[in-house]
Amino acid sequence: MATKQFTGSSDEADLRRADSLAREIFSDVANKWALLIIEVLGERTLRFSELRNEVEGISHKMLTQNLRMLERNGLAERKVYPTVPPRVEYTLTEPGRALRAMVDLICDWTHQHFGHIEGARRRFDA
Amino acid sequence: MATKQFTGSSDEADLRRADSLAREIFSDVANKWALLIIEVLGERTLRFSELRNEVEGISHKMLTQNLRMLERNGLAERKVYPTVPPRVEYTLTEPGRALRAMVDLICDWTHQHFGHIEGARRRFDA
DNA sequence: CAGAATCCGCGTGGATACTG
DNA sequence: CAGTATCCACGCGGATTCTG
Repeated sequence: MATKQFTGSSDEADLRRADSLAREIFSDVANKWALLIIEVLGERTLRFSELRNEVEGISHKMLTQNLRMLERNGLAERKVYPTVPPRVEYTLTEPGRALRAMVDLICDWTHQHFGHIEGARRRFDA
Repeated sequence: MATKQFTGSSDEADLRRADSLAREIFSDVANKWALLIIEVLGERTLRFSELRNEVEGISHKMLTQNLRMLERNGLAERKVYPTVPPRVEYTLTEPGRALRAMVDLICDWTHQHFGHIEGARRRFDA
């Protein structure tokens, strides 16, 4: 990381802005529901109601809320078909898919270290 | 993996158990503070008070709470030195470090898609 | 210094009802 | 079917206090 010294103060300000934005994005994205949605959205396009079924245990409200957030950050795309009844489909954008690759890695990680974690828990809970 | 089910579908039951545990781990780990702690813990060993300083904005309570969680899941190790005043050090375990690699990736991702996200936000907020 | 415990406000998130 | 709005309980998480 290029850490410019006190020379150009505008660079410094930019870095601070970038940093704070980064933390913001991180807070948005580093939450259970968002990651689960991204995971099930996968490569496919899904409707609202399908997502609701796939993301086990999510409430109507949390789903819309997180979908808005993903849309706002350009991670998912919302496509409305003006039919009746309405049909709305969600797809991951390229950045969304890139992020999903990492969620996949975390899932893999979970399964790889399963035994370790289960053991650690048993030991700790005693 | 004991719990044999007399129906013969013990594998199925095991899978369900594994799945629910996986979701549990995921919920534990997929939260802002936990990931930030893992990130700053990095390869180094840090004391409680050092962590408190490094993890910008975390409260005393959240720090202990998350550290307990990490310890319970065997992602961080807690080492107490019986001196006075007490000295407690935290280190990532191997699974913890593996997870950290992914958090790093997410950080990279954040910076890579910075522009895209900022633009998407501006567009959305209009 | 590390952390357990208590108090408590505020926001998260669920349930429900209503619109297009 | 998708989405917004309202109500409200409960639990998160901050501040503070007290030990070893």
